[in-house]
Amino acid sequence: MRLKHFNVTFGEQVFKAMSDVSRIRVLHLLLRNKELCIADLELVLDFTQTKTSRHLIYLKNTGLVSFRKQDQWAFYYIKDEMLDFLQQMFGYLEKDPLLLKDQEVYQTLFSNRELAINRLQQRHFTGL
Amino acid sequence: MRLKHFNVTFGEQVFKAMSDVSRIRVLHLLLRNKELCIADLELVLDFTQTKTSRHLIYLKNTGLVSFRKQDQWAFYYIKDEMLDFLQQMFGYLEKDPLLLKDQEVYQTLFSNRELAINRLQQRHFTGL
DNA sequence: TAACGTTAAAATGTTTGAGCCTCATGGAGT
DNA sequence: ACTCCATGAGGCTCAAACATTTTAACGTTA
Repeated sequence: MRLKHFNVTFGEQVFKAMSDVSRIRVLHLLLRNKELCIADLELVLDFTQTKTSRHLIYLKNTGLVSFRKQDQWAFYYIKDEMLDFLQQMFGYLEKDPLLLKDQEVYQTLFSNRELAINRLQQRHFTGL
Repeated sequence: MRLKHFNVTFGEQVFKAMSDVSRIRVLHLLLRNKELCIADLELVLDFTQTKTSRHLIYLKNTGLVSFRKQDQWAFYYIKDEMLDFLQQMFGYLEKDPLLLKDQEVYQTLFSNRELAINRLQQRHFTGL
C-alpha cells in the first residue's frame, strides 16, 4: 500500500512540509525510530513544546504522519504509504551531520531511559 | 558529476523550491525539453512575464537551474548535478494531469513553430 | 472513593514575519 | 521603436514563534 504516484497539489504540500529544517529533523527521527511523542521530540531536538506540537500538527494535516494516543502521550509515526517516498528523500540526506547528531542524542537519551518510550515499556513489563 | 548527498540546509532550499505548483510546472518542462526561455514558458504555462521571470530567478538562486544568453533570449536549463534528483522526484508526478497537459501544450506550440526555439533553429539553418 | 491540589502533556489564540502576485518602470540588445 | 527580461513597491495570504490555556493523569487526605 505504498504511494507510487501523486498529483502536483499533494506534491506541493509534501515538498512544503519538507522545506523546513525543523520538520526535516522531526521526520528523520520518526523514520529511524518508528514513533515518538511530542515530549521526547522536544528533548531530543531541543525545541519548545509549542514549536514541536505545531510542526507535528502540520505534518499530520498534510498527511505525512499520524498518531495514536497511549496513556498520557501522543505517539506520532510516519504513515505507511509515505515510508517509501520519505526513505528515498532521506537517502540524499543520510550523511548530514545535524541529522546524524540528532539520532545520536536520541540513542543516548533512550539508553539512559529518559524518554517516554522507556516509561511505556516499563509499565508493560510490570503488567499495566 | 551527479549529486548523491546534500545537507539539510541545501535540502531545505531544494524542497522549498519545489513547494510551489508554478515552479513544479517550470521544472517539469525544463526536465522534459532541455531548455526554454522566459517568453516560451510564459506562453506554455499562461503566466505573466513577471511571474515567470521571478520563479526562474528563484530557481537559479537555489542552484537548481542555470541559463545561457543567446541572441535576445535567456534559455534556462536544469543544472547537470540536479538532473538525477529531479528525475526521481518527477517520477512520482509523471501521471499528473496538469503536467501532462503542459507538455502537450508545449508540443503543440513547438509543432506550430510558435516558440523562440523554433526561430533559433531557423536562424541556424539559414546560417544566422 | 470522593474531593482537592499539583504536575505533566498537548493544543489553541495572537502577533510578527516571509513568500507570492500584480502593476509599473528600467535596461540591454536588435 | 520593438522585443525580451529584470526589478521596485504595495497588497495579500499563509506560516513560525511567542505566551497562555486546556486536558488529563497522579497523589494525598479524609
